Amino acid sequence: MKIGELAKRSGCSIQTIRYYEKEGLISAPERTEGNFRLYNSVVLEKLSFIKNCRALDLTLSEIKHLVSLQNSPETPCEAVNEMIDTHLLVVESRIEDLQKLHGDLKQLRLKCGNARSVDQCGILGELLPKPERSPSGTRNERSPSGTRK
Amino acid sequence: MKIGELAKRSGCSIQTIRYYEKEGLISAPERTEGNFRLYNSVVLEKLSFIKNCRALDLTLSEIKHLVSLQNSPETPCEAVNEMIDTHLLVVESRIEDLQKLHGDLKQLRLKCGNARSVDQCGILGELLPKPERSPSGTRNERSPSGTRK
DNA sequence: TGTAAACTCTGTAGTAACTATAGAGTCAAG
DNA sequence: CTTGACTCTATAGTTACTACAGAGTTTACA
Repeated sequence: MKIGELAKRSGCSIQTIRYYEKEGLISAPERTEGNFRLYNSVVLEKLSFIKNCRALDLTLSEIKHLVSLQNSPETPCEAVNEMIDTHLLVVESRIEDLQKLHGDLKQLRLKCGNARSVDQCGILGELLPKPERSPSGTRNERSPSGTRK
Repeated sequence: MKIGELAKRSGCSIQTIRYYEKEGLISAPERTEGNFRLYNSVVLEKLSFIKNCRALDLTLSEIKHLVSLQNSPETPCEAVNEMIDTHLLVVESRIEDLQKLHGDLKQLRLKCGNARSVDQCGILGELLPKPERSPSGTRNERSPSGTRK
């Protein structure tokens, strides 16, 4: 099948398939005389694997690693487990960050009850640098907050 | 002060300050004879405002919008509130996505108890396309999962 | 047989919010 | 007057794609 059909059957776009090839996630297929890519159904499984991994938000380089592990089936699979564990930690810390963010935003939203003009807006006021306002706020020092994704 | 001192005092990198200028978040300062940027302390407040907004994960274009609202102080501040509300929704849906992801990953991690070889790895097996395996899994259809950030 | 539509090819640019570098110019101190 | 620290602009890189442009190929139909 040509790339258009593969795209439909796999649910990946044509460009994405070509991109995966360029990145070495799938191998370059044969070509027709006219230089069109020609696929067999095996690549459908590969794309499905990639899609499953992407749905778990694994990065392409993580996936590439998994793919290369698959190609040496006798090696121990600890590396796979470690990758998942690491990824779990990343996801957990991202969730924590976002929950803190959510709290801050709700807090902020309470500062303004609408129907004011911008110069009195409680939210904008709160976002300005604090020149010793009432010492009541829950605002803490800035978080350099490295891992935002 | 020159850009180096501003960077230290504001906690933004030199490149970031220049970038904000290019994007119109802060206005272009005067220059010395030798073409060095020359700042007064007002810009410190602007940078602080931007940093506060960024800590809440507002995008630069959202921040730009807020900045422009600040410059017309008499307009009603509804727009500010709406932006925060919208942003809250985005954050909420991102948290939900990540929590689902986290569940899936934990689920997946349980499939492999280590110390196997790759070809028997429960995780890799689970990531492969499913050719009617035991119908026990909690895996559901793929989520196109639009808003991943 | 001609041709138009549909498909595919490569290569490039764009996305967000920066970071990092190259190569050149400016300034202050010794 | 030279060295080092600083600054300037412009460009490329990051991630995982998407969206073209401009050219070539294939298929269907008249």
